[in-house]
Amino acid sequence: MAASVVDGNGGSGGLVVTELGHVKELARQLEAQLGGSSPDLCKHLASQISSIAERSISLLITTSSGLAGARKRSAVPFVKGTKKRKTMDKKRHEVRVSSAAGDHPADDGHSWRKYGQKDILGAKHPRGYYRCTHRHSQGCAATKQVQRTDEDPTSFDVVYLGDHTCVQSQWAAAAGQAAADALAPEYNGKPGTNLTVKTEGPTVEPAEQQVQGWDAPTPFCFSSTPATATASWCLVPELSPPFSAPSTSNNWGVSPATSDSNHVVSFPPFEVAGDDVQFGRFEEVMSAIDRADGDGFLDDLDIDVSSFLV
DNA sequence: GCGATTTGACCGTT
DNA sequence: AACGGTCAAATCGC
Repeated sequence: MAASVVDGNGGSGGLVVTELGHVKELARQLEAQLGGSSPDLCKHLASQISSIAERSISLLITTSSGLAGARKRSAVPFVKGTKKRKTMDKKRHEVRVSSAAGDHPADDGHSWRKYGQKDILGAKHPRGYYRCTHRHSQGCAATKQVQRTDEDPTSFDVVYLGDHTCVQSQWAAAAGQAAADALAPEYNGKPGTNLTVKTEGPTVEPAEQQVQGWDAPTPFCFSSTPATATASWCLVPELSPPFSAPSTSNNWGVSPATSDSNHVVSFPPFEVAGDDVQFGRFEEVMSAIDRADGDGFLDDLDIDVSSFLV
């Protein structure tokens, strides 16, 4: 993976500039708030930044021919003819998870059963294959693949495939909706703002933005696993959702109240661990925007877009 | 005994 | 043929 951002996209560059300009401003607000007395505001700002940045990335990808295709090897084979694998039509959602335990990623709230392990070419560590424990009892088709990253032994790339249709997920959905209602009521009904917390429950978006749980086509799907309930949240990027963490947790994008509550779920270009917003390549992006002087700014952005993709 | 894990074999795709 | 994903028998742990 070595694709660099090149603004070969014609008209969308300006829109991306506008979006990243918003990101830049939000980032400055966030920096001003860091260390302050309002962690919730920080989380809110971070969420907005994520949303806008991801929209920009999507713009770049969809308008840059070949980039999306070169992003990953075709681990999920192309559907062709009638012979298709069970996984072919599964949606894919990938996250990187750090675990203090070191030997396994943190609990994501679902119960998984390991059904295989493979050494992957070019990878130092084998990939584990898991499916939902309720696969047979309830026909839940969700699977996940867990692979320790080469760079960081405590980090894992977790790829979720397919929908959770088991009862546990329905329950989680209800918990997630409840958490959504509780966590940010101040945003509901505000003009110009729209918080959408997608769960795996019966309440779904009426339009094509119907997303469910893990496999939602949005970069902001994550799972929360309180001790007594599980929930998967997805934020619809088009809505620039303001977001704050549940009042019961000061974590954003992480699973609170578990034995591995200090693990990190990263949403590139930045990651959040507890109240600490850690800027990695995001700073690079901001710096590039600072250097930007018009349409050609992306030429300065020698950044692997694929590193943002989760 | 039951459920979870391990591991080699098998299958589909490239 | 190589590779990734899944199956299923053997094994393990409670």
